[in-house]
Amino acid sequence: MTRTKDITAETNILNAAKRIFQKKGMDGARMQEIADEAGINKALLHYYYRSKQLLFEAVFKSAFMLLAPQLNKILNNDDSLNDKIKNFTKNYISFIIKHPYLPNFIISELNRNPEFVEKLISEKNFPTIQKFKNQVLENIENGLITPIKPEHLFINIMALNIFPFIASPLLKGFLKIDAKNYEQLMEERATEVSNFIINAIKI
Amino acid sequence: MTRTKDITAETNILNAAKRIFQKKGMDGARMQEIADEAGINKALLHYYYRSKQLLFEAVFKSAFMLLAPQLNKILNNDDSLNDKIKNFTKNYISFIIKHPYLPNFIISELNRNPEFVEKLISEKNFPTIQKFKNQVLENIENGLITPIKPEHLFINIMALNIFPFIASPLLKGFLKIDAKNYEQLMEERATEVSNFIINAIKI
DNA sequence: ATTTAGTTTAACCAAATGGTTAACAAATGT
DNA sequence: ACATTTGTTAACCATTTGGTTAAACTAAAT
Repeated sequence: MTRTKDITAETNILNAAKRIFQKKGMDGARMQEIADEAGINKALLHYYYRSKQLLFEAVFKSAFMLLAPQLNKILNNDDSLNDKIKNFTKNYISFIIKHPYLPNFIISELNRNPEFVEKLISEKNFPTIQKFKNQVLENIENGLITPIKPEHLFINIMALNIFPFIASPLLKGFLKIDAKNYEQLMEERATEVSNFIINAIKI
Repeated sequence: MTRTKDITAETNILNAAKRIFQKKGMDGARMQEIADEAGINKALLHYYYRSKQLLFEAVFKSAFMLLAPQLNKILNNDDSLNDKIKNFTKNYISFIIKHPYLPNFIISELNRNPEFVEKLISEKNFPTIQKFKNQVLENIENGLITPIKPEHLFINIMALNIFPFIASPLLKGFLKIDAKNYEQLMEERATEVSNFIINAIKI
């Protein structure tokens, strides 16, 4: 079965589909465009992935599975809360700089298709925040940080890290800066954001 | 020219188009669907707005102009920095609760079409953050808040306020809570977020 | 060499889609 | 009263789109 080509047609298609879907979304993407991007015939898409919907789901799951394990790993290791915040911020921002379309893709498509999240939850490696929650509550009990619902802290961490990438066209407009300067701002945030968060929950 | 109907056909169409476009995006929306939503014939859409693109642009501009003045007003009034943060957070969150599709719509479509932001900037009432920047710098000089680039503070305020609404399907999944509980969390944030920010920049 | 199974393509198809047309109805002006 | 402009519709059209089919090609198995 295995072709001697360096990459199989199947992953070639998946990669092409990733590029197109992540740029244009499910509705904006065209099967012909994906076929062109993969350098193959349109019928071959349907041979490997029966329909646009299934191809999209494969792409989406693959994209999500790139993000989720990282999130999970950091959330559930044995670092202190401070280190967690620092590592999360540093890792996440540099990861997203490498995959700039990812967060917007995931969030946009999840909004269009909220029930999709159910399918993801049952997947193993779906991030769990239980340990993080306990850690926050412990820190509060021990008087190390100011009282805050762990849920809010979690949302705040995600928001501060992810939002600037999702909203970059808008923020560039508000701040009146070009792509180059914006990118530099994003690099600053790798430390800026964790300082901000740690300050916010300091006693 | 004016029909005696309580609302003109033109605004009726615009409202229907808003609902559909904001839910499904430019690519996902269908002209027939908008016509049905407005209770009129499809050809009438083209009579008032020549094309799908133009109808979409009217909707987008109208949506953006709902948000922008509020942002502008708060950013440029004479309140203290603390009050600004508090007011912004309180007003914005309650505003978004009333228009839940808006932020995601604007951000998604701006990502799909980044050059669109140029057109918006030239529009009057496009938010300017100059006054806010000066205010932040003043506060830092006077030793009232910890040093932070105004750009970062601005991004952080936007992120903490807007992100939870954009990413709600994802966050509901991570937090394992239902829509009702999530909504309650959002209401808490009206005060939670400003406390968080003010704490973060306290000396 | 022939079969067999998997892979790839060109050609095709039905449905959907944005947009147009021509006729009709309702106001409006004279 | 009548003509003219404005508003509205049903029917239509060209193109695009996701998907199918049947045939051709490839490489291993017999």
